[in-house]
Amino acid sequence: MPVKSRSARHGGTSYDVALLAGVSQSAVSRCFRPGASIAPVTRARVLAAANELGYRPNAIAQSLITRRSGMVAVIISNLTNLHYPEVLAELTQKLSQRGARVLLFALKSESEIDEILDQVWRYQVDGAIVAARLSDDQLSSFKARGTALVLYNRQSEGVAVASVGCEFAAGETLLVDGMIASGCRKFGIIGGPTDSTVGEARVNGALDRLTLAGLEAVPVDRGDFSYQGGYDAATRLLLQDERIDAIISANDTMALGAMDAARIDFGRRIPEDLAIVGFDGVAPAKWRSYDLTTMRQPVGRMTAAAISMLFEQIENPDLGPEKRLFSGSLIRGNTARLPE
Amino acid sequence: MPVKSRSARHGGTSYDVALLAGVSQSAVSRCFRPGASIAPVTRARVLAAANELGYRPNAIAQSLITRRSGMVAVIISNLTNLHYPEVLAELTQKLSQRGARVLLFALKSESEIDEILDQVWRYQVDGAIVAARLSDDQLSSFKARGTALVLYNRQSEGVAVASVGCEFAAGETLLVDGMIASGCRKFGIIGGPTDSTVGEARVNGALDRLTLAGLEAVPVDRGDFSYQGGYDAATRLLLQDERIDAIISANDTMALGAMDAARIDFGRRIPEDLAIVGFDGVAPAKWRSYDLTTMRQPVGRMTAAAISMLFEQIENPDLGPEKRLFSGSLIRGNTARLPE
DNA sequence: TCTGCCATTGACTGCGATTGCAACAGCGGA
DNA sequence: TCCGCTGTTGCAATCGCAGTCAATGGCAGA
Repeated sequence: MPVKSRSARHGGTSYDVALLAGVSQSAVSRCFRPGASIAPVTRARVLAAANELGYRPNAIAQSLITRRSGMVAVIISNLTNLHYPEVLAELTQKLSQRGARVLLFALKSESEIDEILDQVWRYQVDGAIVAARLSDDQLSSFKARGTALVLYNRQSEGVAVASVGCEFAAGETLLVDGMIASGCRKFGIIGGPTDSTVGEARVNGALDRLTLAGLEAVPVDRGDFSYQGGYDAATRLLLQDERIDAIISANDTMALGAMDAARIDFGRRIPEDLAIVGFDGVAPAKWRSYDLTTMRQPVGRMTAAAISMLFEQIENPDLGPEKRLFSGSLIRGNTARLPE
Repeated sequence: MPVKSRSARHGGTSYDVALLAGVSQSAVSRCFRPGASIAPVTRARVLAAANELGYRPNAIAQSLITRRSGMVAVIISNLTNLHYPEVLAELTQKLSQRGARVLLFALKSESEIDEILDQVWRYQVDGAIVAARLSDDQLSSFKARGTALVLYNRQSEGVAVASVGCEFAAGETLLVDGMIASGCRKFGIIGGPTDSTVGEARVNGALDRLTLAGLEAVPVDRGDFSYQGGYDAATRLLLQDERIDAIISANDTMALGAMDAARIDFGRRIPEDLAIVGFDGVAPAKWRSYDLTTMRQPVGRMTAAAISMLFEQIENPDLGPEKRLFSGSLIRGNTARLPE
């Protein structure tokens, strides 16, 4: 019986198993490494012993020697944004299917990023999927350390880095054109914070299209992607110009807030008096009280792409980065009458 | 110059730092261990060298020798339930404040639990916070392995284990009594799946109180805690007995679905014709289109409690488990007219 | 019976850190 | 000048497992 009480309690080490099975520690190791040279008989005896002790290979020790931790850092800026829990759930599911574990970091404010990266380096993660804003220095540090990286719904102009995203321009075009065709003339836009690349891009996508259609001087208000933010922004927009008959929101949650402000506080009928469209395709947008017209991000495909790109990089670190853009799918809700 | 290219690239090991600073590897280690004996001059020189190399102590190697990984497993059954992203965000925030990292596991189905626990053992986490159903065997395995464990909003009758939860009985009493006082007579209940302890408890809490009030034969329908589940359940309830003037839902999301079914499909005015109450206090429940009357779980206090209990166990493994129940706070929305 | 080969196996080293222990330097007091 | 003490420092031994290398055994072919 081994002396070491901690190990003996339950679990134990490969050495304990070896002792019980009457083989060497190497043999135990080989039993758990697929493709290793081990006789079936030995293997059976070792597995029996391992089972009796409840032994599981220590992933920490494995990581140390193989230089593969089997962990992927997932860094998400605001979990409170309804869209991200869905993304996170998908990522976690798919990563675990591919045998990777998720080390989760959720930031309350962007300033925490440096501390978080510090932890990421210490834990020797095999790669990271990041849905948060990184500076060029921070991006470079991934390359310098040889850690695989994929940005999710973010871009980088400065440093070449792999990313997946959702094509907003085409989506905004579709929505804007549809609204114009259905008779909307006076638009308002609810954007995200100015420092949000995603938000800005969507705003610009819409503005470009509106300009192209000859509609200028479109008022832009901003929110923080939250319901209340959209509610307040819509309130300001409608107070400022009551003729507004169409609102384009940078995300669904704000669009829902805008809807409530418009119908409840301003008595607007939607979509008759006011058309509203969002972006994301979150679950509440489909709720009967809202039934929002929006572009749904193909979360399944996007997360799958992010993960496969990440693993490509891990397998082959010298691979150049790739950007993949998916187009959203139009959800014809009842908050904007889009022609077929 | 070190030969090892991988390490030399960036980051490097304590040995590289030692070489550059002209000290022993032990000295480097001591610089990063608070309270270790090291001369200020040496410390400065080492830190300078470490900085130059971008060195960070390898947490994997540290874990191996200190037997503390600094990681806490968070196991959550359904991230799609609106309530859990909030819990997860709070847990992640608070754990990182206490210097722990989150290893996240999200299960799609309960059957995955065993594989997940397998990973949990391998990664030598210091503890686990679990918001999912565990069998007695699974619970015991934590004790056997000496891994700290706190259940979140789950109970265990068989095995003694630490847990935090939200007191539903008092909450349900408050809601039920209020609804009766405001004139409701014909109740319906929307519960969770029968194998959900949380859901069952809430259903029973409500039933008990109704029985006490002399209201019997209360129909119970069930959903899967989703909007659609609540929508469908409410539809069935109202079809089955159109006199129903009060619905108690086991969670908010289903309550919102029920509201939409009632007002849109059945033309019921809420709360005049039909009162509805939920449980959780999720963000959408406060949205103007719903303004749900509900009991809000004190997520902040509950997560704080879970974490402090977890760390207590980690510090002192022989401590007996403790159960902590918090009471929810009543949110007086507009879907049930509760007397003051 | 002897040789050669292949399949297994065990001993051993090292991944990057922590830490007990012994050695050592510097300093004040006698 | 010498002693002893305090505060630093380096050596070396782990932590649990993977993988290299050499040794072993069995078996087929000669």
